[in-house]
Amino acid sequence: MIVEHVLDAVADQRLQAGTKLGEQALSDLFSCNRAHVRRALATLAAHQVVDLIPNRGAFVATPSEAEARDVFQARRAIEATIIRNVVRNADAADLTALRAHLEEEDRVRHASDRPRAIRASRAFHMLLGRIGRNSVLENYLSELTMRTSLIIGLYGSDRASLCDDDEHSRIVASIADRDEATAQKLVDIHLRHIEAEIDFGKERPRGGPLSVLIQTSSPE
Amino acid sequence: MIVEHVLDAVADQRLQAGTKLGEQALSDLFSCNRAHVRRALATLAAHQVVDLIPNRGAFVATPSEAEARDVFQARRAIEATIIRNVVRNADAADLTALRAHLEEEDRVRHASDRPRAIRASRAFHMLLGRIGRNSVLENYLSELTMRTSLIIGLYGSDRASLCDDDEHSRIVASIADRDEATAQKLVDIHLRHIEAEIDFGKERPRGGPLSVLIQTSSPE
DNA sequence: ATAACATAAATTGTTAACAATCCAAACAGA
DNA sequence: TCTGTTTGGATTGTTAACAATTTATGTTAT
Repeated sequence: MIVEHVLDAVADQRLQAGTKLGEQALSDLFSCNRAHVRRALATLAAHQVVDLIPNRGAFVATPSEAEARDVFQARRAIEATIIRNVVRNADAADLTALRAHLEEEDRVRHASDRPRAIRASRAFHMLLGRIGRNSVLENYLSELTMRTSLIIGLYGSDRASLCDDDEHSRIVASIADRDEATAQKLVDIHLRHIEAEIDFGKERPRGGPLSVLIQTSSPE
Repeated sequence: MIVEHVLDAVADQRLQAGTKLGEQALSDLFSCNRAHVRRALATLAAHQVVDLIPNRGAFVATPSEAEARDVFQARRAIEATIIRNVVRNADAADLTALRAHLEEEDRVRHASDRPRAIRASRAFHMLLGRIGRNSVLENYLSELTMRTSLIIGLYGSDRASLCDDDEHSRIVASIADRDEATAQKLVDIHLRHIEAEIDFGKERPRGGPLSVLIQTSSPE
């Protein structure tokens, strides 16, 4: 449960890379004992979203450039198979959900609500992951989108933060057409576009407050 | 360090699926306190190789049939990209290492040393993962081969336990030829062969001793 | 003999206290 | 003013003890 809150905060780019996750601070925030915090940090470390430095504590991971490239390549590998599954498995309800999501993205974009736009962008990919119906790939995608959030927060330009809505809608169209080859190609290009927006030259300041953990996180 | 020992034992099929990992037992085996054991179990659970049941303890995971199919599909997705990287990146030293490994596999097979054969089979795939030079994919492959070991231990027939050496050698040949398409196809077929050897009908007995954790594990 | 139940042992969960390490601020000397 | 040292506070690491739950044992009744 602590884990979920931290993961959400990282995914939404509320928690910045490099932020220290003190045991005391966390156990205060979630009003629990340190043992729980330590277990949560261990699983977060296993998922590579926090670094555990002996005698120093836990910090939100700061992916290197090399690691970032590996993450993007892994996403292309995994989402290629996921989109194939989606094209094959998607039923009417799934398509309805996808179109509903596109509308939500459109709405949020026009409201220029940046935090919620980030959340919606990620949610699109996770929705594909769910429709793909492979829990292993879905879990990996969850990890990789999380790490992508960290990477964009570290090196991304402002516009890079969110996916291009139009690309998303074209992907949905190809799914509806059952056009496997096009869908795969569109996803691949989409991911390369996201990666291209990143500039490893200017590294942003890292480390921030962790009061964001209990933020209302803009539900719905 | 505890984690590594458990992972090794699972990969070598010494630790059977369903085996209970008692905290006391582990802290005795590794002569450490329970806090360390609990942290190790948390990370193992994050990697899906143990199930953590509240108030009951930790057990080596027993993958279901559906999960097994997901694992194999994920392996095909990931190893397809890995082998592509290998064909592109492999230098002379890498090819030498691959050929040396093939000889080792051959040697072990003729000695009919089953435990070491299992270890060598997995080592081949992990060697490809290393040569691929994508640490994210390498880590995922490590997880997936681990879970494959559990699956084969649960549902596999006797011969299914190890990869076909000939398929391995043909893969190496295609790498040496820089024949990307052939290499990818061979790996895909190879993984499908492994999956085909599995019979989900007869589930093996699960749960076993955990004295195997400190076994000499046949070094070299 | 089997089933249900009560009791005892073992295991996991939780908490607190103490030790070791690291970090920051104050301080002395050049 | 800058460098190096010392000291105090805070944080992580470790251990032990206690509570809660489950599992095993053994008894009794049908």
